[in-house]
Amino acid sequence: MSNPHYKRIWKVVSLIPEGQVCSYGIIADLAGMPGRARLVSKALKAAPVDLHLPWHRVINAQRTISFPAASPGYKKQHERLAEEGILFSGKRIDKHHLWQPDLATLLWQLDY
DNA sequence: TAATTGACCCTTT
DNA sequence: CAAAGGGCCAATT
Repeated sequence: MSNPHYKRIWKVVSLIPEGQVCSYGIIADLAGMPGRARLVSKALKAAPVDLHLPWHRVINAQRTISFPAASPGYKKQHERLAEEGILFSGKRIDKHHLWQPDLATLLWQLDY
């Protein structure tokens, strides 16, 4: 169904290393679609499971999980992040887990 | 066409 | 730090 945009987003998400996280907004930026954070969430929801994307490494700009705290999604994401050794201070994820990709490497990995 | 809906973001309080 | 309000924008109804 939808387009090259989703593929581009999925690609960027697939590059987030284990033990690190990135926000919807930054993913949008890196995918060349600034201002489209909400599209990233849509793309993740629409992503085929067989892609095995590390969707749990995508959080919001406040460095918290975007699902409602009581939801299954929240629990799943929290569980997976904890498994990767990601530390929380309350609901907030520690700053030092933020993914800061080297742009040159990123561009190379995004090659088409 | 218009209104509504988000796995969002930023600034201000 | 947390909460609120306004902004944003594609997809859906």
